[in-house]
Amino acid sequence: MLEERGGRGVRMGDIAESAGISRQAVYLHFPSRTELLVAATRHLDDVLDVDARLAPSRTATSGARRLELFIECWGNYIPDIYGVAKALLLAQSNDEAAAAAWQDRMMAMRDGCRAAIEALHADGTLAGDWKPQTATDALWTMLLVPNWENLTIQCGWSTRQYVRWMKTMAKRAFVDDAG
Amino acid sequence: MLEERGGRGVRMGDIAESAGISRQAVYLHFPSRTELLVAATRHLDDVLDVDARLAPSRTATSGARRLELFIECWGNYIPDIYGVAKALLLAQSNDEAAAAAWQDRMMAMRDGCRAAIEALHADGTLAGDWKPQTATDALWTMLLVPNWENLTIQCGWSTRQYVRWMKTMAKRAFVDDAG
DNA sequence: GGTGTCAATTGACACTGTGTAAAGTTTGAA
DNA sequence: TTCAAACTTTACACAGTGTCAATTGACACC
Repeated sequence: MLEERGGRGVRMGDIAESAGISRQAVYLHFPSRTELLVAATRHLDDVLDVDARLAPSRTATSGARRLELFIECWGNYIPDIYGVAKALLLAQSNDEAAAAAWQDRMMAMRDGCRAAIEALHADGTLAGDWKPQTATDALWTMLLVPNWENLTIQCGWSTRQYVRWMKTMAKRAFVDDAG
Repeated sequence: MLEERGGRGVRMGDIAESAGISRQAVYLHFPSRTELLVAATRHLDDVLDVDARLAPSRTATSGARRLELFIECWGNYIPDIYGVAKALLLAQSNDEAAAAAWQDRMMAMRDGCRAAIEALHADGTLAGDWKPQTATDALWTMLLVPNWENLTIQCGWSTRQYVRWMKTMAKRAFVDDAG
């Protein structure tokens, strides 16, 4: 439902109805809407097997390749989780816990960014005057969901276009030309 | 208030109280919370004199310079409007009209992006295989508020650092090296 | 067959925040 | 003196989340 409706306007009652149980019964399984959303993201991670998807990136031979593969993985992952992600993002306005949950999730993604940047750093191919931490900040920000949202949903780019652009930008920004 | 509290948790009652009138009286001036927020952004635009700020960019001699000046202007503008912008952004979850208002505002910003890209295009210095429209999409996305938010509020970058990075990235992405 | 337990149901209700409605008060100007 | 505008108070509708209590049906175990 979240996917269909872009994460908007899905109420506890709707979820209950679509599950064929009463609204109250949902609360027997999840203490709050936010917790339900968090559980949904965890479930999605499980079903989509994030770890397996990230494996190629982790085993890449060079930092540059690792960066590329990470972006590809993440870029193809966003469309699959967008509905739930957006719902969590929207819930932030009312619910402090939702903000924390989203924050948490984004920090996990940041770890992937840091790993890629560290790999470049280890190779000695981290461009220019970047410090690993600042570069991580920058890569992390580039890959944030709202950017994907704007390019695809708003501008009509395909995920393929999105991934290609992000790769190009990231290489130009972070990978030393000499490397 | 919006600025102080990062656009969060400012209710109609709070606004009324801080204005020294009753909550109902606020509705004598603004039909809805969203309209109030929109009016606030318009007022801010007025007070901050956006047009004057943008003048240097508009009169730039080269496309590259125009791009640079536009980014500088926008980058220094975001901190000033962040509170109201964030409030409008958060209101989107409940209110369709807020989403439209925000959309509207972002489209206006997009015009600035397009103008800068067109200037590059006219100079013949628009890099690589960019088409003006796609380049506009990309620049527009880079400059979106959530990116500023993440880099400054989340990562602790100064606005100066933000502007510097955005300029560098935009030049590398959009300006032909030969130019 | 009786007992306990578990999942779920129904119905009612509290709470928050927005927005509406109506009747009364203050203030200032013609 | 009268009128209108700005504002006040009080009350209420509405949506959506979350809580609570009493009840039902199914199943397992002895």
